[in-house]
Amino acid sequence: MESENKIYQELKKRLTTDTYDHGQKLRAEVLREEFACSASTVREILFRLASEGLVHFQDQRGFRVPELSPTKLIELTHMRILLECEGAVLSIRQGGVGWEASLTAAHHKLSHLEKRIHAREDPTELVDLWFNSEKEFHQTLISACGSTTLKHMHSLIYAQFRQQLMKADRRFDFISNNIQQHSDILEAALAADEALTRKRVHDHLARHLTGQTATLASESDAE
Amino acid sequence: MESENKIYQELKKRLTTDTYDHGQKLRAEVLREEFACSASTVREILFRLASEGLVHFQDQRGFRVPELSPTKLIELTHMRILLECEGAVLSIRQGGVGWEASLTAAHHKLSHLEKRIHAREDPTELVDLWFNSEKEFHQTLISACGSTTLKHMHSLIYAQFRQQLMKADRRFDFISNNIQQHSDILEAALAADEALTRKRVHDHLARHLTGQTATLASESDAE
DNA sequence: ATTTTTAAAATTTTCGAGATTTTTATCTAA
DNA sequence: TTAGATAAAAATCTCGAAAATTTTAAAAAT
Repeated sequence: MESENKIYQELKKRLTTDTYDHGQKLRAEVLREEFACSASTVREILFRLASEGLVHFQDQRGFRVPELSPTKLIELTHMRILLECEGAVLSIRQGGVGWEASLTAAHHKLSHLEKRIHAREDPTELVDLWFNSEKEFHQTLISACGSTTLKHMHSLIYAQFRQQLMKADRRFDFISNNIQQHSDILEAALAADEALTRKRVHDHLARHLTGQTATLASESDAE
Repeated sequence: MESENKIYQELKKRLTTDTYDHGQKLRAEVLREEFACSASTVREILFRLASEGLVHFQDQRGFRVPELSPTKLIELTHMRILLECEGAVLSIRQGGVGWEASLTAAHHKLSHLEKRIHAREDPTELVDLWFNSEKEFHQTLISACGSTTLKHMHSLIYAQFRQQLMKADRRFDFISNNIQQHSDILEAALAADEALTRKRVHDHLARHLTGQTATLASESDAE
């Protein structure tokens, strides 16, 4: 089971880092051989990933990497906005100095990385690091919300979001213009301005909502 | 796999209907015998239920029915409020006549059942029916939100919520005073009053938030 | 040439037994 | 009596092979 967890982590990483093509078949036999374990073990792990939405399962037809879906990406963005606004506001209320410190720290790391990326011609090597830092920043933002359930839901959504995004935009255009936005979120959060934090988290994520008429219900309320 | 799905449904039903005690061990061998299948099949199903939060898994120590947790129930209630308010408002905007009709229908069924329950001394027999109707009403409320992801998240949360509630309150006190609340939600939704719908959905679910100081972030905004 | 049937190959799913680990029961020492 | 060690029992986990299903390829019929 220790190794099973390792395999799970490795597969999850691959599925959220564009290692496989979308729609690609995940043949149990191939994975079994690669990870040197039994077919049932692979099956278990794939089922687990399937119920997290990172793998598509069809009865008698095995497992596949989910198809690219602009609609899905927009839905996931909506959910992120909903969960992160809620989580951030709760964290502002309950977080205290400890939370402020860790948010500042997470932002500092992210900011440092973003500057390095901006200075480069080809940021490919740093993309992986950036993703982890950006994830950490957003997770820290909601970390003091006091709800394990909310954080768990967010991590499910985030993984799917990342899976979709990695395939949708291989040129990583979404990384640009983030330095200011992340700073703005940090500023509003440290100022304990709930409405402003909501707005900035929303605006930050809304860049993934392009090309769709549907709006988030809470969006128009905020304006 | 057809049978596997049946076993999954049956187990899920049991786990959300107080068939088992909380903390009770779910021995693979026993289930294997009862459902006349192999150990691995049971294992697969239990893993699936575990990643949905309806079963607790521990490495090398098998599967258990989750413990009763007032905190968890409150967290789940928060998530329900968040998701249902959002889903309801989006449905109001995008639902149209078809949605209004099905919501009215769902409310009618629920209302009829609630009146029957109120007239009885011992409502035990009707509790199961009530739960299904109440679930249908709340699912219909968000059904036109346009987001498969939101609906899926909600169904995960709802199942866990129900599992906790069934164990927390075996006398079903929460059923009382619901006739008016459900009608109020229907009224506000049909009137397309977004703010009022939010408030009424919140107030309706907030009865499960007792005994905790933590409030939902969106709560104070609404007042 | 296109469709339908048939057969072969490949893949998925189920299964039960052996290996590993945890739990329970018993015995020994302080 | 309590605490710790040892052994027996019971449970979980891993595995590879058999059974069932789908996919691919070839042959036959329209």
